[in-house]
Amino acid sequence: MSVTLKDVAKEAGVSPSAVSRTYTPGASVSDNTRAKVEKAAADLGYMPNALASSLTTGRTRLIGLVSNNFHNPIFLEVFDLFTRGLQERGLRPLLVNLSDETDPENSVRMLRQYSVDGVVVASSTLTPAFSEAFKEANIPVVHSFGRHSSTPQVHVVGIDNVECGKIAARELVARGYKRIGFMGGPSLATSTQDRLEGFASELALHPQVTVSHSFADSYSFDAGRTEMARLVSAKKPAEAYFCGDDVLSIGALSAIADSGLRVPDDIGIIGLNDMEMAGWQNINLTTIRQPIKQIISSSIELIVAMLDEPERYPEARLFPSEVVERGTLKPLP
Amino acid sequence: MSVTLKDVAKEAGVSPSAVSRTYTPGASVSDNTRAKVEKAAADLGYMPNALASSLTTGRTRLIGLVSNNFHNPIFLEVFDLFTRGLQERGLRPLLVNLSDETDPENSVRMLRQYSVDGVVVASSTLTPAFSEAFKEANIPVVHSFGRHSSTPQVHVVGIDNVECGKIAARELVARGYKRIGFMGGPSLATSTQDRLEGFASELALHPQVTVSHSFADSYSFDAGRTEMARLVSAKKPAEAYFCGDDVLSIGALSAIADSGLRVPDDIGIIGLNDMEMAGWQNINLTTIRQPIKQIISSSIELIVAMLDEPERYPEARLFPSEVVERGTLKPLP
DNA sequence: TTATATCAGGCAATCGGTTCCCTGGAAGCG
DNA sequence: CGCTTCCAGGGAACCGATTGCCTGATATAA
Repeated sequence: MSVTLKDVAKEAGVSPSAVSRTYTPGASVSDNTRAKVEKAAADLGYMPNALASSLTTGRTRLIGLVSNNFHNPIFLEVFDLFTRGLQERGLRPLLVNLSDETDPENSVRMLRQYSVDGVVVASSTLTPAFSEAFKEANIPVVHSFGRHSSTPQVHVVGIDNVECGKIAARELVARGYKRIGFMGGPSLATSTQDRLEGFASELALHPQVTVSHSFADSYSFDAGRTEMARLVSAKKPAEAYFCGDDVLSIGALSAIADSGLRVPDDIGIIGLNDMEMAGWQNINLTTIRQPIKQIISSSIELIVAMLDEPERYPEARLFPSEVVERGTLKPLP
Repeated sequence: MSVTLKDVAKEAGVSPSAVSRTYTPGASVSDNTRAKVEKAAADLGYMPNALASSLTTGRTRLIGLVSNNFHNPIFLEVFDLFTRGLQERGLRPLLVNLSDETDPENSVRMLRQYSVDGVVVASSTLTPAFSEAFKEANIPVVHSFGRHSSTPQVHVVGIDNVECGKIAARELVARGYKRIGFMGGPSLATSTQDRLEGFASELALHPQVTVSHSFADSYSFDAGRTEMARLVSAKKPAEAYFCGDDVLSIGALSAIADSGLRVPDDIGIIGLNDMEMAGWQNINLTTIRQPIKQIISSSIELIVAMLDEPERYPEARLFPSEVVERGTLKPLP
């Protein structure tokens, strides 16, 4: 079938070991032998079989990239950055779509069967149990966009969602809004819970402000639209909303437009993520930037570090977020 | 380290062959032996190593999923559908991001080293040479969203871009537009070329209509915005444009809004793809639907078929497209 | 010139499974 | 009851590579 190491050895007139060493960085091979091997390899079109070598080396350079978020456009950026970053380091992403899964078992089993060297769980809606399942199976794991915890069981890289809630609250208060709402993502998502917590705790410092909150079913346009439609048709919507995500915010903007209200004159909106689309002129969403580049490159750094040091002590890496002002909040007084 | 087949054999008091046969569908094992093996496997937490078995079976169940399009939100849907479809069949997508690559060599080499059973190239902007490179390396390949050709070298699944151009032309003519423009994607993309060809050939049948055309640098919001800004600032923009892609159309809409013109009163736009966002109320784009579900499930069917029949004669599978009317063209007279 | 250190490279075991070949026992048949 | 047929399951070779061990050759030092 395909050309193997033995074929090359025969062609070059050397032992299989010599051929193997030629392709093993740091092994001792004479220039002469190396030249013969390389010539033979080139003539035959030889290429080492990565899977066969993984059998003895115990390394596959395969990394499981696990996510359940295939409807939020920001995740296209996430996949782009992850795949490029991993590729640059000679690692190969094995993509796992968890959309219908509720139970980590299957994916853990599958990724174990393929002997992945590590796993990146990229999701803000998966529970810690998910990433911990990989840890229990002795697979190095990093949870990107995961919940910050003071006692993380696995590496977590992301933003401080509690702090984001506070930032949003401060921003809305500074602009003079008095009736303020929180429109979160799924109420079970830890990211949503944390943001609400920060948001509420900050607003508690401002007794003159009244707060309400509700949740959308998922981080999606439709969910945001539906929920905001419900809110504006109620007797007294808030003057401004902090929405748990940009795509949710865009859905909300759509519902507001349909209801005949105007943004930011009648209702203000601040989102979270700063996805590419938020900057599109026909959307122009004021939002809180989540530094996804940093989150992802840090995640990759961590998973690479764990390849050599699997027992590395788990840490949480948090990156600061900042407000990106566009056109969906009324200007500062 | 991890539990191997031998450990299970020892534990169950049978030979390694018996264990292997237990996990090989169709092999002959007595109920008694099978039970012993399964008990031992469960006790030890055994799980066959997929990579080791691939060494003898010659099958990895790994499928390369190759794309260079990580900026068009429609591709998130594409990845979603591909990963789910492949997973359902027990296949594993190895994702390859070709964004910076211009030369197929690297990816072919890498995917060969990992002994993928097949490759799906999902892109409308990659040249046929790209997918043919896999074929030459004897890897089954399907080019999704590729160019239709009457003599395909590899399997191609997609839409008939020439026909799409005609559909767009007919739609614009039917609505009474007289000065019509084509704003394509990258001029080198075969999809763009074919759409223009169909568009121009259809309009040639209508001598009363004048046609112009230009190209955006890529299939992206910014490219569409930049190109449309240029067009509307020229002395006489067309009355309606067929844009090569939805995301390009949305960029164009943004530029039109900035210029103070109104859609569809001053300028009409028809896109192509019908991505989720096109239906969002604040975008509401009239477009031509590309049936991506069908394209993807058909692509998967084909690649699965090639697993058993690698020399299968290459075919082109084309799916019909249809206009989805929303709000960016003036109504039919 | 001889003794010692160094290193290239061959041999063979091994990684975790699969599968061909073969044997012994049970079942089927006349 | 004796003979053929069938099948379960063990032994061993093999898939494509890596690597520890050992030997022989070369370089260095004394």
